[in-house]
This record gives sequence, C-alpha cells and structure tokens, in this order.
Amino acid sequence: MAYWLMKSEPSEFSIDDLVKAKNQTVPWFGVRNYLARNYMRDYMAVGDDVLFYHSSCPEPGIAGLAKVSSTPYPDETQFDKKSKYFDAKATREQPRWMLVDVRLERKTRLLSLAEMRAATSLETMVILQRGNRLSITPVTAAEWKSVVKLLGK
DNA sequence: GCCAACGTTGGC
DNA sequence: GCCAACGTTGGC
Repeated sequence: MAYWLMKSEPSEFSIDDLVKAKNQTVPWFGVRNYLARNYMRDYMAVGDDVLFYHSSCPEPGIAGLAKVSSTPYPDETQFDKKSKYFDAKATREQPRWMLVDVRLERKTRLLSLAEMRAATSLETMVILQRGNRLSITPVTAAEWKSVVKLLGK
C-alpha cells in the first residue's frame, strides 16, 4: 500500500468537481510528464491513498482524500485532436500517456500550503521541497498520518 | 506579472 | 552525449 499526492488546478478540476463526478471517480487525464506518468503506470495500485491537492489558485493546499481505483490504461485525451493534451506522436497501438482512475474518499477542510509548511512533521514532503514541480509525488506513511491528523483538528 | 526551478528540444 | 535555449510550473 502506497500513498501519493496529486495536484489539480481547481479551475480545471476541483475537489467539488470530484464530489459531483459520476461514481465520484475521475480518470486522472492530462499528465504530460514522464516521471508522473511512470508513477501511475508502474507504481500505483488499486486502493493506494491519494491526497488531492489544489494548485495554482488563491488558496493552494490539500482539499480532500481519495483512492486509486483502477489499474493503468491509456489517457484518451492524447488521441483527441481537439484536446490541449493531444499528442501527435501517440498511437492507439503505442500509447504514450497512461493514467489511473481516482475515486473520492472524502472532501476535507483545506489544509493550506502555509499550514503544511508550518508543520514540522511534513517538512520531508516532496511537494514542499524547493523547486519541486511534479504533479504527482509519493508520500510516506508517516506524512500521510500527519496530514490526516492535521485535517482532523 | 515576476521569477526560480526544472523538463524538453534540437543543433552540433 | 552535451548543453544552450526555450517553455512550463506554480507560489507569491
């Protein structure tokens, strides 16, 4: 069992969109970074826990808890010429971008980035390291526990 | 809008 | 394979 943090811009897809989504599940489309893709394709398993993080918005932070709910499969948007995620080099036979489904566990209060930075127990989190930009990062069991504890306050 | 950081591209 | 140029991310 592993833990992950997955970033989403709320103007694109927010925690409230996930609450309203069919089966409260969404294919995590649009990832176009190889390391982030590899995490989904090679390292995620159904049942892994996910921190749903709002980025590039007035109040960045953790907005909910979710779970990986599918095995990896091709991101449809890579084949869609009208999509901004279209990739001309991807084919059905050799898809380049893989994703997993993410299902809501629960919407939480917003654990703000400022609060995360202030928590000593979270200082090892990859997302808080200088220069980190990856949209999907691994989280340790200890970090997960601390986040849940902080959320429960 | 700024800017630091980092990934990707492409010429050589 | 190197590396400069360029584009993107994302907090502020």
